[in-house]
Amino acid sequence: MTHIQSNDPLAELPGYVLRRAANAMMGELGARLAAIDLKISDASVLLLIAGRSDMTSSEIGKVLDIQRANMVPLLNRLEAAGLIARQPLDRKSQAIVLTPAGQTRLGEVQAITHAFEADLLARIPDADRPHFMPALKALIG
Amino acid sequence: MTHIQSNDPLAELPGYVLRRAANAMMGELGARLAAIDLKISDASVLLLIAGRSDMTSSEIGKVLDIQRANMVPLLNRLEAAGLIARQPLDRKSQAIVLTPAGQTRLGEVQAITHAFEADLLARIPDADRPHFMPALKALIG
DNA sequence: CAATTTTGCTATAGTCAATAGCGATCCGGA
DNA sequence: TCCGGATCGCTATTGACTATAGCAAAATTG
Repeated sequence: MTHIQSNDPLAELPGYVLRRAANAMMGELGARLAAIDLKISDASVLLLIAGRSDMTSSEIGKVLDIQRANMVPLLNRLEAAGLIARQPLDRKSQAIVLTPAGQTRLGEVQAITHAFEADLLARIPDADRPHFMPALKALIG
Repeated sequence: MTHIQSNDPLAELPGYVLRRAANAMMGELGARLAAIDLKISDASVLLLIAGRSDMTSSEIGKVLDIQRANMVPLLNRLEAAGLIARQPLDRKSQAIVLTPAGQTRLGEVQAITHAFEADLLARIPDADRPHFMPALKALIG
């Protein structure tokens, strides 16, 4: 349980609080996704390639900010679990697509993700909620 | 360079954006602190024990959310760098205090941290800025 | 067609956090 | 006072995750 103490002089530093909030939320999401045997990065891939059949490993990595080399064990794991398949696009590239089992699992991911995002937003006071996403987006890129 | 793509369906998920924002900001802070040979957790400890001489390793860990076991190499590193010292409180506990060199380094940490926090907040649109800390704090604990 | 870039991958190393366990010490209640 | 539980600092190990370098093959570009 993460709990900032009142005597913590770092509790007023935005960067520090940002890190703590992200850690707390990702811990929570990870715990929920563990119920369907997926890691956060696994779920991200499933959500990303949903309804598409043209995304290569490198493209997924670019979007999700995961390096080419680190995509390999990730996709191997998803393939071994029967959730994705590799479809040759040409002699060099291959598309990553959902298998039927992957489609099913994607449904569970969407349910968990949707509930999680709703719970996350619900914790934010009404007055602050509309400003949450714009503020975070301004910090990226 | 982190850069959410327009075709990224995850870009509207608060949890995902929160993680990306925290990663981007911590990467930036880590790079700035590397200039004075400190990691983020090192700097956090220095900021926390500033002006105090009664905090034990376990207490620091509780406040910063670092486990006892993981405090050891962290404090060893700071001690080897001559920035902190261990002062016995009784035969079991010891206070972690700044050395004179640690005081000096703390000044640099404060300068870097202050500039970083200012730059971070400056990136957030005026209208959203007052809502940033309250929203994040609501997610912790 | 030559040069460069891209793709998917191997192999490796480093960082970081989590777990379990240990001896010593401290503290609170009977 | 003494016993039992809690706490302290630490060791050792493990697992996740990330970063780097390099490679062969194929695609792309000029």
